[in-house]
Amino acid sequence: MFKDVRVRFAPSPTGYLHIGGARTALFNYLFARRYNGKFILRIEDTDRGRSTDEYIEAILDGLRWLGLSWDDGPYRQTERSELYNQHVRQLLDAGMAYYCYCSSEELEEKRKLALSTGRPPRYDGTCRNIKHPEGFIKPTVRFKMPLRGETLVNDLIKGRVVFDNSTLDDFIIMRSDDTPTYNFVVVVDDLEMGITHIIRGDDHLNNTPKQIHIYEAFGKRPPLFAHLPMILGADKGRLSKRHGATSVQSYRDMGYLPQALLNYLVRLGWSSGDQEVFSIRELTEKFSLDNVGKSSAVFNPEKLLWLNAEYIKSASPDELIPLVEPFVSAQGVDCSALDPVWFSAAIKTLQERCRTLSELANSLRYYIAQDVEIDEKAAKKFINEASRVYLLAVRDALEQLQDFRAAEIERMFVEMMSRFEVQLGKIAQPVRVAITGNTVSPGIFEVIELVGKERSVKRLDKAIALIE
RNA sequence: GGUCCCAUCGUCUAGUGGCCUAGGACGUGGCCCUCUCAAGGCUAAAACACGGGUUCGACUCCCGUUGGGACCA
Repeated sequence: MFKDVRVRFAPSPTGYLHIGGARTALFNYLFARRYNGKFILRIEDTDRGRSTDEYIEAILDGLRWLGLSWDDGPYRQTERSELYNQHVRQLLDAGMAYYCYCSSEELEEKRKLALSTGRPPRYDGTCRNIKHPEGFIKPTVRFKMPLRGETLVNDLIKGRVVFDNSTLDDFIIMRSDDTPTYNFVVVVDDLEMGITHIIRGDDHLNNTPKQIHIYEAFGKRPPLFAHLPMILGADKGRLSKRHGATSVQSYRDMGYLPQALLNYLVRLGWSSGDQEVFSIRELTEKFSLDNVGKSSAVFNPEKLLWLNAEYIKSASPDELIPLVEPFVSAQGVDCSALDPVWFSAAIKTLQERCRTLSELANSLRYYIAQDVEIDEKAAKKFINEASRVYLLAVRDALEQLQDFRAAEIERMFVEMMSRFEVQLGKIAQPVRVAITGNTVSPGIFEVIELVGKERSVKRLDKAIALIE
């Protein structure tokens, strides 16, 4: 359908890679993969005041973590200023742009006047109409917009959007300090890089007619546009820190899997029937701009959490090992010496009980640590005179047990149930508290097997000692 | 203020004039399973913003209202 597709993601490094940016990058990435095109990364760092190298690194880092690999770049606008200057000169020479000597004070005055008389604050074209404008101040360069007519944006998502040219004014393309402005620079870059489809947030839709005229001024056909709906916070306002974590790295740090985050993000705006879970591979086959919705979406952390749990559940324990290790280490527990087969078995018991890697690491503690600290409330309820007899019996039975495996441990418990004539819960809960320190854990038989005879007996002893 | 965009359960969405008694998912409630907690299974409540048209027939097309959002300052 589309040939020689070239798309780009062009973040400005004035902050970390956030949720909205990541989704824009994802849609560009998927579009490129789907049509065998190229995905280009460009850093829009012309705002020197707010751009930092640290943020650039953070954005690259975020994209790498998500697996959104780019085919070309990263390009940096600050390294391309000569290119922009050339293009400004070209428009000046062709008479499609002009120097403007209006001072910012004059402009401000006019703006206020317009506002007070109820007219839109547009540049009035003073310098456009003067043959050889002069002034004592360093001029800006303005682009000559058509005075009448309409500009049509044929958006791949929004459809036909019409702008009346009389509402557009001669905007500045080069400031008096010789720095080019956003609407000009994007066009030069997109042109220069041969971008065929511009997929970006719909906060740029209003900039599009201006940009289209710049393309035309250069005698070029504009690329195709696709404006993605915004992602909003729970109060339908712009997604911000008030709504909780917004940066990609913070989700990484909370123990989310990149696949889960991507899967969540792609469903914000895009859908394919009733399907909810998609692998990246599947997405690169199914993704299409045709199924992208027009309306903005509210970011819902609950659903992301559910998806993450789905991914943890369906992962193989072995792939989870390297992912969870940093979270375990962060708790001050060394896991470098662990037997991988054992580790994998331990993870397997927890997969369906954890929604994030950090939860997983947390639950892993009673497996890995030498000792456990018994929760006070749990101890009060389950480690007492009433349960003492069971704890002692289980302790001795475990010590005697030759074949220390879950199936054997279970048999021992079943025997004990009939010996004491009680339900399993009566015995299992106190043992669970003694061994894991809490009332919640995977099946007690497998937990005991994984903790092992020595540590199990020791923990039971410690719990029994607590009763006195 | 001007311009532009948007409008289906609380949230993400399916739906492209009859398949809709509006489907799925998250979340919420109930039940089942059960050694705890999960997972799983079943189940319930929950939406077409409003008003006009067009049409034999509108969630679906058109217009307006309202509400939200974005951009320009």
